[in-house]
Amino acid sequence: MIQNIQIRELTPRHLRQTCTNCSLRELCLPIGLTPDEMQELDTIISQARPIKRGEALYRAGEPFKSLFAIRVGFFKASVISEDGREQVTGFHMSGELMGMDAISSDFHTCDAIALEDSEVCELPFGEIEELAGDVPILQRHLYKVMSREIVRDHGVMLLLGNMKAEERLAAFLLNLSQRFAIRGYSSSSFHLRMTREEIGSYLGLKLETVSRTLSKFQDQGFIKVQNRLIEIIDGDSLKKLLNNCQGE
Amino acid sequence: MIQNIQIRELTPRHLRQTCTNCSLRELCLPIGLTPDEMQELDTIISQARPIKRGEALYRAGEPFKSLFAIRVGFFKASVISEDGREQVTGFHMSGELMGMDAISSDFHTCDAIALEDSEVCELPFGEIEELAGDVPILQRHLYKVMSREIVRDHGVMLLLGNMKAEERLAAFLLNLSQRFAIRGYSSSSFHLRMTREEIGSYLGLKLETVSRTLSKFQDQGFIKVQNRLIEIIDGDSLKKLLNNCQGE
DNA sequence: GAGCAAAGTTGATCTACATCAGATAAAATA
DNA sequence: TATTTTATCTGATGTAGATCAACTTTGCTC
Repeated sequence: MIQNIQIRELTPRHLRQTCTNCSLRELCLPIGLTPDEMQELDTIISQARPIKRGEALYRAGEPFKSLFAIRVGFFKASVISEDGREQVTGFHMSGELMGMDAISSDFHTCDAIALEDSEVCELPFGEIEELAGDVPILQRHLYKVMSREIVRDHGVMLLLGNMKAEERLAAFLLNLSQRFAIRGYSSSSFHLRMTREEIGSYLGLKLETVSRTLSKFQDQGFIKVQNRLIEIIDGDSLKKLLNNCQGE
Repeated sequence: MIQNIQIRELTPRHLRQTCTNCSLRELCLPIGLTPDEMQELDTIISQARPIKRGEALYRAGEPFKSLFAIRVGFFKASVISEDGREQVTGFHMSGELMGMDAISSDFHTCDAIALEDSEVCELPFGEIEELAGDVPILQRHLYKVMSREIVRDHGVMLLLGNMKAEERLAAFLLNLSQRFAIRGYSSSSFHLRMTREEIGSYLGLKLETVSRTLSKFQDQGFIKVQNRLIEIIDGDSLKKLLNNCQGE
């Protein structure tokens, strides 16, 4: 159940179609649209826009105009408290939608920073919204995507409120692994795009604890760590950690 | 900024109109609808349904049919992990909408438990959704409410990931205080509907820590605690705690 | 490829909070 | 009202993870 809440950020269905061109239809927009409706979507959605590593897609406080669909790349979203503490609220990869937090106030409430060279498609919210009024499938899809974000956030709360460092790291690695797998990448070997400090911020830990815990997992033979390259050797043991040794 | 993220769960605007009858129009549904549109909403929204203290409005795993608008009362929402750990994901009071997490999967992912005798109006989601297709104001409102929930969740993440016990408690008390104030109740004196354990679960602390910290605030003259009755004596000091003594 | 800045590792120590335990008070129930 | 149950408080002690510090590695930049 922890895994379910934590890991399922994107259902495989959303990526089952191959991505042939710039359009986001194949990525994070709904299936089942008529050709006409797709056409309409295409006229609304901008060409892919490149974002270089380190650049901000948007920043907290900026006026909200569009949602962004990640075509390729990797982003972190974070809120900064008044006194400068950063809380990473999520890591986002291809096929995911960013910026939904901004709808409520018409201003962005997070920073979205590219952690590798990326490409996004811009979805002007006013137009998307209007189209959604005419296309129930699209409307429903938007509700679902936002709801999924809420569920994901609840999972993170559970993690932050209840789990200990090892469990958090295990959940984090398994979540990443699963999300890479969904996208057709290796689930057992992947490259972390973020620093130990950013992982720590997301998981409510200090970077030293992240580092130590990764080392410990390596010593136990669960994973192999080579700087930012992670190889998952024994995923079952990681899962067992999460379940708090339920099985035995 | 911490306060902003934490505290603003409901804008005053939503409650400015007086509540005259059962309908939720005056509470958490949008203003600006035409009489016809209001009429339509009224036919969709059920009569208020009473929920006794301790009863579940819904439980994780149940199929999703409706959102619920709280007319009067107080609820907690919580997720339970496989190994039985409870994470309270929020406390909800009159005028707030519950159940949005369930849209993504068509199943509820939280338990919603009444912490006092309450009344809710049921909003059958299918019908609401359909109406929203015809009534842009309603559609936009639903997006905003869901977005606001995401922003609130990010605030909780910041709290759980970065703040220490005293800061968490201060944020919690100030948040409650503000939400009571918006509803026309005293912001300086209110009754906690939840146990210390439930507060702890929400804030990622053990009940003993909650108890101790409340006692400490009392010793410092910030608040007066009498079992579940809280009196806020020196809100500014609580705010200063939150801001990490920025001002000085 | 030398020099430098940023990221990561590892050890020693500290501390905020958890845990354990016992006492008290409130609330539910008979 | 008496009795059990549940919630709360407070003290003593333990510990996971923070903090501080030194060192190593990686990756830029000129």
